Amino acid sequence: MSAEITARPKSRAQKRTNDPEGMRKKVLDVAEEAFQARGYQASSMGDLMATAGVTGGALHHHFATKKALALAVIEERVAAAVEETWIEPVRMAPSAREGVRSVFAAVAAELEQQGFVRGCPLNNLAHELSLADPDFRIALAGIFSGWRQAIADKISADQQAGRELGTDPQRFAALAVASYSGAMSMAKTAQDASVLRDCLMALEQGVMSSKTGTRRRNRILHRAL
Amino acid sequence: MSAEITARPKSRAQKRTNDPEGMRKKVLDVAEEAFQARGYQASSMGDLMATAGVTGGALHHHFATKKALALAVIEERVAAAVEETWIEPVRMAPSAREGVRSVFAAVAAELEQQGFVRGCPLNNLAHELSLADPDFRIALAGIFSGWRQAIADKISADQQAGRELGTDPQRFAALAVASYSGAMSMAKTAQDASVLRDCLMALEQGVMSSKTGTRRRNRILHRAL
DNA sequence: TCCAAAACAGGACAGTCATCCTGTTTTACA
DNA sequence: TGTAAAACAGGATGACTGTCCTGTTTTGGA
Repeated sequence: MSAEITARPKSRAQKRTNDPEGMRKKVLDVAEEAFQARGYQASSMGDLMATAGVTGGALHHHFATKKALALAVIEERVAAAVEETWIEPVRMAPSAREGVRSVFAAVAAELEQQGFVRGCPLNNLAHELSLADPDFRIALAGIFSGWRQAIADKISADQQAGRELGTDPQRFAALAVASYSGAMSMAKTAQDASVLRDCLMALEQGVMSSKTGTRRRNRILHRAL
Repeated sequence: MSAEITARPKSRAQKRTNDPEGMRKKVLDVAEEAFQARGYQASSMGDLMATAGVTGGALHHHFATKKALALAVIEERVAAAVEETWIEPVRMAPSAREGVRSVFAAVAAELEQQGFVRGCPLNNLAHELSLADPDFRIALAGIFSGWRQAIADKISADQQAGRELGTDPQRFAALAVASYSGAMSMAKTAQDASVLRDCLMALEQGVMSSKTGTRRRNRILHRAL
């Protein structure tokens, strides 16, 4: 399928690859997929080379070490994935609350239809690499931080419109990201996305909040949500 | 320090080890520590042997493969850790809500005083091994399940005492475990336990629950919690 | 057209890994 | 005390792994 990319063209008119930076992009594609599916340590450079159809010399030219490759995956791909699936949808949502709700629901629906759970790319790499290397840790921590900040900013925006006046932005964001990450961990381990829905519903009901008034309050809220 | 254990005794009266199953226990100790600190793949059998002061033959005698060793760590150590730090405290707590709150607070306090965060043992191994091997995955999923069930059972017990009538046990448990796991992931990545406190406070305020009534309700609740 | 630099090919290399094997010692039991 | 089985010692082994090195090809600018 990708033979025309790896094949060597003979004529001057045709370039070696049909798009610039194509080799680097292909390696990043394969590495992103492999690190996500098997993890960093379990993905050998040999496997990556074979899957990407790239020689050792080419790979080493673009990424001097395996660590450099992983750093590029984190900064260019994982950060973009968080941006795409979380930050941008929350920014576009009518409110922070509705944004979080809709992302939870969208991810749950996606996982249910595709049948198996690979987990959150950021969370997966964060667990494996945070303690292994400071550079990895800092890069990953920055993405987590930006993720939470985007949600907190949305709460602040809501507050300037007179809503969410009793909500602490940082704490709301921390709980949203933590419950999502944790739910994905369990979903990955159980290979079952239903825990995501459980978490979302518990979040909507404000389970930890009240001793007695929960049920009555929710009748009203279910219209709003 | 442990020389008297690994040293070979010469007399009949003295045993090779001063307690039965000592060698196996020591290997499990070292493996548990190493898997927690560096992960499964990053921990080589050679390192484990050296740290435990055990030869290859001895290790292989008790654990035929590295996988068997990891399975034993999961079933004997990780499960026990979850039991000790979560299940038992929740069972003993005056209510599910208070149990969850106190475990969160206790872990946060412990992390803050010891200065760095290694993460949740269950969560760490779950991320690395869930997709790698079905046997690992099933063992880990069982621990997660028992953890949630213990919290759900406590909610059910509260309900039989007339409390928590508006709370769904499964959903409450899912959110408690998910937010804890996710908060630990972030704390590990950021090497900062403060996100745990943020999550706990957001949980106590029921951040996701209400549009307008949050602040007023919390004034009342702060006495109860 | 020419040439220096970048991009890539392809194998070599030293090191590490998990596992296994053959002996030797200790234990449990009769 | 005698003996079979368990517990351990300690190295051998073959299969990777990540990295690097020397050529060759392609490219962009003069």
